Amino acid sequence: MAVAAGVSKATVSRFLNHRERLLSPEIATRVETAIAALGYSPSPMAQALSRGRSRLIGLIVADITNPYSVAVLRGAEKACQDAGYLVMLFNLGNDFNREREAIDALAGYQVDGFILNTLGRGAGLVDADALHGKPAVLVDRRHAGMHTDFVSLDNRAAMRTACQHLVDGGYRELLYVTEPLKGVSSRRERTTAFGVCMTAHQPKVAGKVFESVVEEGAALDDALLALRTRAIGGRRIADVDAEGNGAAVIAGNAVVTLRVAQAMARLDLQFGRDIGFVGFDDPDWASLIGPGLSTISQPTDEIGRTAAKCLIERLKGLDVPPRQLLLPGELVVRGSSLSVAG
Amino acid sequence: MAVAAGVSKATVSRFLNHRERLLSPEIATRVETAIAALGYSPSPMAQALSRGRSRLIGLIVADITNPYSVAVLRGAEKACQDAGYLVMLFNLGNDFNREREAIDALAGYQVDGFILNTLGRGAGLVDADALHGKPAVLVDRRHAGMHTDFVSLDNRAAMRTACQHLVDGGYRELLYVTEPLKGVSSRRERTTAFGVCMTAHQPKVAGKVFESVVEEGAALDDALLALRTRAIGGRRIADVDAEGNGAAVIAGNAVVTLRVAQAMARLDLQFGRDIGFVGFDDPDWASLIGPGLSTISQPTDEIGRTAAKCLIERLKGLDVPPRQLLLPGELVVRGSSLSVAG
DNA sequence: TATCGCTCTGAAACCGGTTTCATACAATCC
DNA sequence: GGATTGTATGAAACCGGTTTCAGAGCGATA
Repeated sequence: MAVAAGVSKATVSRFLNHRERLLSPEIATRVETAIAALGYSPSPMAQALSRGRSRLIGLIVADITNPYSVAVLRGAEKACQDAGYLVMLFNLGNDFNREREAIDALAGYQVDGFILNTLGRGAGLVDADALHGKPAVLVDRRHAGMHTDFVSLDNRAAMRTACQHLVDGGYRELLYVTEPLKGVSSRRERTTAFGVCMTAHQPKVAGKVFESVVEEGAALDDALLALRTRAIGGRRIADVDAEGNGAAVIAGNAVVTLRVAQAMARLDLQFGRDIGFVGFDDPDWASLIGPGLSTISQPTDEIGRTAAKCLIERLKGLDVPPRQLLLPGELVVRGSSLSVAG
Repeated sequence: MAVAAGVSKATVSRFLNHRERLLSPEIATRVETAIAALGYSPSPMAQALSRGRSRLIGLIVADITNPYSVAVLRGAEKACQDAGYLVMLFNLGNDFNREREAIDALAGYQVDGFILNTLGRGAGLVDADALHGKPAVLVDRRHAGMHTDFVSLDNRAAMRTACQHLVDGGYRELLYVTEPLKGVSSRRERTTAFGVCMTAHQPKVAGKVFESVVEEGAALDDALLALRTRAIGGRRIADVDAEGNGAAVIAGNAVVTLRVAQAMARLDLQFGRDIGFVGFDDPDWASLIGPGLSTISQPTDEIGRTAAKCLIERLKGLDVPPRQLLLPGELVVRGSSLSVAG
């Protein structure tokens, strides 16, 4: 390249980076035409090597099977691309022990920063200095003792909205179904928030929490039946409904929603009619199950975009204390949470 | 690093690459302990620069919103990681014009090869030499005039299975609903295969094709109503059922399945009872819609793994003519396609 | 006219490795 | 015992850039 323009490679580099500010017009045009003629573009690898920066962002997700992760990933990837960054993806496949490995691998490629949607626990623990001094932003899941920006749904407010909606609808026996907490901060926060809401509504409303494991569908079935029994006791449904004493489930995320829906089908129960329902996450099939499932829709795309934006600000030198960005969810009312009295 | 062990960096490099074959035991251990002490690991960037190979694989998807792409991505990513490769992801967001840009960007990072799930058409056309001489494997979508390995569902066989299943069940009026063909090879292939099947079953069975556009839900409603009218004419349903003259829809992918399900809900029609159904792709919510949706399940994970495997074989020097790997789908029978007569 | 200072450019060092080439030393051969 | 072969290692070139340093050319100043 340098040869083609009859200049030194330093000059080409100057042309690329400082534009014409340092170059005489004559040389600048010579380089410019040579670049155009050769269709030349500089090697990001070489640039990364010498600059120490790569315009690469490392994105680590706990489980790419999770639609939530994908939705966030999508928003983040778009924002990164818009800002001229490329995303390197590392999927943990729920193998927490590889978290450290993932970080190191990406750091090897000189990624400028990390977006993490991971557990932050276990053998692969990521502490601050594991990040090789690079900035990071956490999405959806906090890590204990890691002081970085954090972007997520406002879980407390969302849970409050869900509970209030169900209580307003006349539901008095609530069951919160979640995946096993396992130290995942978002699950913990939602569960805690559920407890707080239940306390606030005492004694009118009673709430229980059920941790659902994939393999044990029967346990979930039992939990739903028990819930229903608590609500209607031995009485006739019509009486109960008139009293406004319905049973309702809140699902902690789309995976749980799916499991609950499967259980309902097994038990031949119907959403809305037999058990009220609101679920976190708003998958596109929610409107098609039974009378339509009410949901708390997360602004996933915006969460991803915001995370990327935060990180890129840091990369540009922004130096402020770690920020917490809690984005509001939106209650989408469908048939599954119709008022009991109505 | 080299200094720490008191040797030249050439020696360190030899230790890393050729292990001890070239080194005296004494020096080898010296390097080894130094490496352990420093926690040293070589920079993949620098290696990529000098070797010309990066152990990076570029994965370009047309639309990461599509669950199919994600499922494939997941399989591919896993296989790559297992083989010691890292994946760089580029999402086109359905902006076909960026295809070329994506390739160039990834090539800049010296990716060793590409996995493409893209259109291969339009301004961003990717022809063979756009790949910078690197091997590629196409997934699900062929590109005209690109001679590379190709991995996908066996669309013809899958369509034959779907049609046969419906015909066996007594369905006589079939409607194939697909996204607009737009030159996407998999859509074209499925549509063609549908036509072939219909011809084979003539005159007993009649088939039509409907290209469904997102914005025009009403048109889909009309198509479904018309389908039903053709099947039962002016007669009573009981008579028709006895004749085994049902109407059925085949959906070209999960997105279409969703649209059809929404239309059915709007029209207050039920799968199975009013219109039979089989859909390509087997999303996890398929069993929850109405009586359960029958589907053709794609081995997405295996498709991804196979694609990665093909590519990595090429990277290892395998030199054979372009291969086509068509993987079989699996018919999952649920309530939506129960026999009309039964 | 000699000096200063400014602008522009090339040479060279560097990023962190790989690979070729050259050399030092030991072992083998006649 | 000197030539030959082989082995183990360092020096240096290279990958493709960035950045520092030094010098060339030129106008302004004294």
